[in-house]
Amino acid sequence: MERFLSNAVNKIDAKGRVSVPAHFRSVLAKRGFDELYALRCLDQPALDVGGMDLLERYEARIEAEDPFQQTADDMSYFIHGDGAFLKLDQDGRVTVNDFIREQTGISSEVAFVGRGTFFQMWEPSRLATHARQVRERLLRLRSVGDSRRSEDPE
Amino acid sequence: MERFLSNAVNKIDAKGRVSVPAHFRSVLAKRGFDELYALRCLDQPALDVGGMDLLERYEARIEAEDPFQQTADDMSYFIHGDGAFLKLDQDGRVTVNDFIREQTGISSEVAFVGRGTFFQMWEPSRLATHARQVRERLLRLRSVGDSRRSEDPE
DNA sequence: TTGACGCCCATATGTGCCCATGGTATCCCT
DNA sequence: AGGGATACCATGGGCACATATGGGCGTCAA
Repeated sequence: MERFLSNAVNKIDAKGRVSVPAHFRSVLAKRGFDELYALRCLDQPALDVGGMDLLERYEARIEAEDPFQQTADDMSYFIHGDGAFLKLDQDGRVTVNDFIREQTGISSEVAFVGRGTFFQMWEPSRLATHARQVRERLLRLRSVGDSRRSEDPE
Repeated sequence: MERFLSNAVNKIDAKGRVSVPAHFRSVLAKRGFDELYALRCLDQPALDVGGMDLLERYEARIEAEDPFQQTADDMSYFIHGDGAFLKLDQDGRVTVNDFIREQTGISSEVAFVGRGTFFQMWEPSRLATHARQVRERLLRLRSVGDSRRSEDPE
């Protein structure tokens, strides 16, 4: 099975375009998607990006809610109103619009991060910070789960 | 399937017209609608707008009610008496009339917000406030559902 | 007559489509 | 094994069309 994996940093050109890594594009192509769906991360300055399957998964989630409750409305707003389609041009680039810049803080470079069924877009230095924090958390988790090794991180 | 998705802010011109985003128009065209149906949001300063299917969906909802109950009468009033048709001109614009202004507080700019099967019209700054509140609520929802992360936001 | 509205056209900016270039990794042939 | 050819990819830029916006003009009704 094809996954979104590894990461890469690409430059935004004078027209505000950036190449989506070829490997990510081939994953999308293999799944039959020529359009991208992007939505905000709620708690991080990043965007989750994937094919239409990503959108459909969220929509299925909304279906499960009572449509007369506020939660369903909130979810729909977040998924539909606060999401975006990113069109790939023929060379596999997307334009970095204000929506992306505002959410991520991206200005001149974009870090693409594979996440299995989707990928993320980050401002490179913020990603570096995030990566550090993730590793720290995992390390803590490990020392809690296995006290023998707590003094001995590899 | 084509959805109303993402959002955009367009200007109202001197004649009180505003362009409906091209993407939204193409969704309407693909569904075969050349006229728009708008109704008030009950709990928000916004309008729900869509094709005739939106009206039909509400009408079907009324059909399901007992016609002797007040609810059916209220619903019918709300949908028929308190709704409006918006005509698209040849360039894909609608005129922002008093009904719209009074309901939304719109004066010089309109925020169009995709909501899947329909879209909304908002006064941009009110939308911004709304968006903030939605994200807050969803974030709370999430930390309730996943307590492991609740103590560890970045 | 005046104002609202529909129809038409003009224009600047944005966006997509196309092709070119340079760098890099891979492959092939000798 | 070495060296050149080749394929792929990120990047840059030209060009045409779509879109948002502004404005003119005629029509119809109050």
